[in-house]
Formats: sequence, structure tokens, C-alpha cells
Amino acid sequence: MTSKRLLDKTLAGVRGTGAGNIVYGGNYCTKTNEHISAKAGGVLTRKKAPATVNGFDTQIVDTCPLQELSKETCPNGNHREKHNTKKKAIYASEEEEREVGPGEVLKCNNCTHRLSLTGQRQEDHMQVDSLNSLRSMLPLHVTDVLAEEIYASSHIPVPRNRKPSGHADKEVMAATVLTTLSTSPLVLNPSPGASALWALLAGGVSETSCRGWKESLSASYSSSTSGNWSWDASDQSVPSTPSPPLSTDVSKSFLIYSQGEDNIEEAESTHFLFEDPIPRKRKNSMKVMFKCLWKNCEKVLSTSSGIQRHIRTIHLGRNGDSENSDGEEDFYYSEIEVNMDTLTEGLSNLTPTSPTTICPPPVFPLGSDMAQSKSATVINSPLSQSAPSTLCHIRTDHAYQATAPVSIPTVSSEPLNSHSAISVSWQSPSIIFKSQPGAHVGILSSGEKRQPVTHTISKTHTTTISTPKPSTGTRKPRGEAKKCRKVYGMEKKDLWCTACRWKKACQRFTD
DNA sequence: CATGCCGGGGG
DNA sequence: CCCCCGGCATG
Repeated sequence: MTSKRLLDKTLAGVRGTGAGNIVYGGNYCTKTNEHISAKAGGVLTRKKAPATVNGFDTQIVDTCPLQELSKETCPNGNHREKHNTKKKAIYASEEEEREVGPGEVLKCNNCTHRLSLTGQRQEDHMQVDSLNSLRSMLPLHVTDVLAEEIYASSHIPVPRNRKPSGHADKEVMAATVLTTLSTSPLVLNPSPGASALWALLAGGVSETSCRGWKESLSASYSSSTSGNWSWDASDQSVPSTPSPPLSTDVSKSFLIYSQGEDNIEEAESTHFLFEDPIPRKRKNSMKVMFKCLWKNCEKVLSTSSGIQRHIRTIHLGRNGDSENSDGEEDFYYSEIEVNMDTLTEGLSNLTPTSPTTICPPPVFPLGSDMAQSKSATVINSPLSQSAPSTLCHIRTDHAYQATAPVSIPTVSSEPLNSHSAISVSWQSPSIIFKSQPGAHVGILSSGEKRQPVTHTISKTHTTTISTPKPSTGTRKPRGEAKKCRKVYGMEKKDLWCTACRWKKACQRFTD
């Protein structure tokens, strides 16, 4: 390849990376998502993408801050899935995309955000200025892209009123952005390149030269990051195949983590997933990050200064530039070692607790609630988040993962439908997994019974999870509804439903 | 104790 | 299957 070409590629890669983050999150959500992300990514080119799709993406991007974004990703993915066909087609015409070329549109597998270098997205107006400032700090093109992407994708919440004043501020912003970014995309690939990136970030963005970036990026992408898979410009095949990494072995590890629930299935068959993955993933995935401990703030930055700034400006309401801090910020953040994988997961939910944090899931009883966690856990153990109103302590230990397998079986009973896996009741906003309620679940609970609790809830859960085997041992608690016997009375026994007559569980008045 | 059901069993 | 019932768990 010509150097030029290379360059382009690299650039593309960069972009892709940016976008990738988010998408990645999506992946985590579910296996399905992986496809989605890939596809979606393909599609996304703003120009070309169908309005619908676009709209969707855009919306998300614009509207949500990083955290939300991550959440949204999943859903997004779903939607996308729906459109997949379309997308596929689009993807198919890679050529088209290609034509666009690096300069013009960012293409990544991921999608979510592709910006034109030239133009900001309409939505971004508000932040344009900040963006610009950011840009100035970064090396040339790449920077540009990066920044934009970052912005676009993560939308770091920056006080709008706060205008970047001076270099310092800019730096801060940049740092913030980058950091944020780190949470997302880069994280995904714990490749050397990534580290380089990190280093860069930490060091001060502006310093690095384009080249350096490129190099590192390219290196990371080409080699270790199988993850980038999708987006590799050269790799055209990817698009068509939704599931990215599968083909490569590297992907293996990726898969495991990335494909959330679905993995379960796989996991089942392949135990190695759980047993083995941990070590593997750890390899290069640990990173030191700084997490904001402020209540409800899950911000995690890669640099201490960044986090300090964040705290200072966002939480303490001090001036961004006041470089001199009394050190108060120190109280509000902590250093954490983040496992990239985990992070990613977190990304997907990015909820309250930072992505980084993961609380080991409680034991899983068979409770339905747990089930959810199970599923999640099984996969990535993202859910842990739910619990953590407080943060559990950071540093992820995947110990619980070990447990995961156990639960799997249960879960597995579920359908392996595509996305199914996680249906998550976690529907809370944060949800990660996409749940498409429809199909997969459901049925399990059928006759089996009534769970004492509220129907709604129980239903959901029940469905989601495989119902703990009711029959054996545990008898279902008596239903509340009046049964035939009570309703009709012994005298009218003939009116009873057969089940009642047989002394079986009433079929007519089910709870 | 009345119910609701499970686990069996006979036809 | 269809019918029944013993018996246990619950409220």
C-alpha cells in the first residue's frame, strides 16, 4: 500500500475507533448487537444512510451523554437490527462507502457517529466551539476526527455556559473528552496501540504528532485489535458478516466478552469461556483510571488531572482554570484499575456505578431477580451495576464470573434466540441488554405457575429467566385467585374446570 | 380446617 | 388420556 493509502486507512481506523466505542457497548449488550453494530456501523454514513436510521442514531448521539449513550446503544442496536436488512444491503455496497473516502466521511463499523470532517453534525452546534478548541489541541487530522467523534459519540457533558478559556481549559476539555472516550471505544481494544493512546492522552494530547497517533493506531488495529475488525477499511467482508470477530481466533476472547448474553449459549457449550477468559482478558486490559466518586457521577478519566478538573469544575463549581486546587478534589475521586472488558461492559450500561465498578453479584438465589443478574452476569456481569447504588469497589474481579457458569444452565434453558438473551428486566433505563421481549421469552412460564409476587414483575422475570424448576420440590404457592372450587362450590362441581375436578392446578382461574 | 395441587394410580 | 384420590402445604 502506498503510504498515502496507509494513512488514509489509519485515519479511518481512528475514526472507526471513536465510533467504535459506542458501538462496542452495543455489542456487549448482546450478541445480536454485535451484528448490529457492525452493520449499523456500516450504514451509518450520514450521507447515505437512510433517514430513519440516521435519525435514530443521530438522536441518540445528540441527546445523550456518554452514559446514556451507552445505554442507548443497545436499544439502538435493536432498532437497527430491524433495519438490518436494509443496512446489509447498504453495507454491501461498500464501494459506495469507500468512495466517500476517509476525508469525507468517517466510516466505521460502528457507526454511530460518522462525521464529516468538514462539517459538524447539525446537532453539534452547541458544542462546536468547544470542539474546535479541542481540535486545535490535537494533532491534525486525526485529532480532528477523534475529537469530533468523541464529541459526537460520547457527548461529554460539559457545561455549556462554560467556555473554554485559554489553553488550560482546552486541555481540560480535551482530557475530558479523551478520557471519556477511553471509556468507550478504546477501551475495547486493549491493544498496545490503545495504551499508546492512553499514554498520549495522559501526557497531553497535543503533543503527539499525527504520525505517532497513526502509528500507534494502526499498529493496534492491525494487529492486536481484532476488535477493530469491523471497521477495517480494507476488510470489506466484515460488513456483510454481522458477527465480526468470530472468524478470527482473536475474536474468541472478544466474543466472549462482547457478546453478551448470547454467549451464554456459547458458553454453555464452551465452558472455556468462563474458565478461561478471565486470564486472557486480563492480559492487556488493565488500566489505571480515575473515577469520580461524586454521587451519581460515574465519570472515569484516564488522568488524575482530568478527573480533578472534572470534579473541580463540575462538582465543586470552581473555575476550570483555577489550576491551584486545594486538593479537595482528591477526595472525590479514586484511582482504579479498570479492566477494559469490564469497562466495556460498563459502557454498555454505564449506569450509575461506573463502568469500571462492578459489584460482585450477590449470590444468586433462584429468585427471579437474580435471574436477571444471572444472565447478565453470565455474560459480562454487567448487571452488577444494578446493585451498586453505592459503588462497590472498583477493581473488578471476575471472580464472580466464575459463578456465572453455574447460572448459565438455568438461563440457557431459555431460548437461544438471537438476542434474546438478555432480556433483562433491568429495564431500567440503564439497561444494557436489549431485551426484546417478544419472542424468546415468554413461554416458559406458561402453566407453571404463579409466582406469588406481582404478576407483572414476576412475569417479566419469570419469563426472562427460566423459571426455577417449580415442580420439583417446591410447590407453587397457592394462587390467590379463587379457584373453581371456591367460585362454584362443591355443589356445582360440574362447573369446575377439569383441572380442579382432578385436583390439579386450576386452569380456569390462573393467577 | 378449607383449599389448592402434586404425585400416583386405575381404566 | 380421563378420572380419581391420597396427601402435603398453605392460609
